[in-house]
Amino acid sequence: MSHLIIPTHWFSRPAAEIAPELLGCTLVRHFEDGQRIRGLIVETEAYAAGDPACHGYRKKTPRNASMFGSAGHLYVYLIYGMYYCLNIVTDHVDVPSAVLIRALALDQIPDWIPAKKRAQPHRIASGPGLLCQAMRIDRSHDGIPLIPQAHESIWVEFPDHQQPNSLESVQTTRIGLKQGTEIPWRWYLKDHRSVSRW
DNA sequence: CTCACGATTGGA
DNA sequence: CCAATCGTGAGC
Repeated sequence: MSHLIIPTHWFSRPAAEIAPELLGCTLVRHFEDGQRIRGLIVETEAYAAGDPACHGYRKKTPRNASMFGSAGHLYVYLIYGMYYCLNIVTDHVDVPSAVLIRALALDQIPDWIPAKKRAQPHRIASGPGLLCQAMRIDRSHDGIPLIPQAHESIWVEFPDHQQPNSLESVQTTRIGLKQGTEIPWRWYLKDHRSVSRW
């Protein structure tokens, strides 16, 4: 077990540089009772300062404050009043920038996933809202650092065995936006079943 | 204080 | 195609 945990300072770079590098890495969710759910990151999107689609484009507010915080911390927000979206803050303090984690390929199906959804294992975390549901991530996790803790926590690990070219990725435009739709800051693993849309 | 809206999703 | 559902923030 030599899972290499990604240190928070690794995220102190532009989001558009980090987003593609996160493909193939593993997001780990650790619970209070010791249970762990792991998910391969298969789809990401970058948001940065000066980008009209970025939540921090206009100014810092209570909702997006963590986006202006330290790299390697989380920015979690509620969308459409019913789903949460998970972002990893990037770049430097006061520079609103983050990578939205859009889909994961889970290593196991959590107990709380309803029977109906178990029929499509690859779809359980294929979308930013579904991903947070599956990993039980909500606003209470906004602002926390990506660091293993004795109590509940979340972190990311590099791939175990780096096999060059084994993970072919695709770069395209982001989804569900009304502004910045032309910016090609979405990446996903080619042909992966858990990608939200292709 | 009011109100339109959203980096989504599931169902008609 | 459309409704669900509600915290947020802009505007009065």
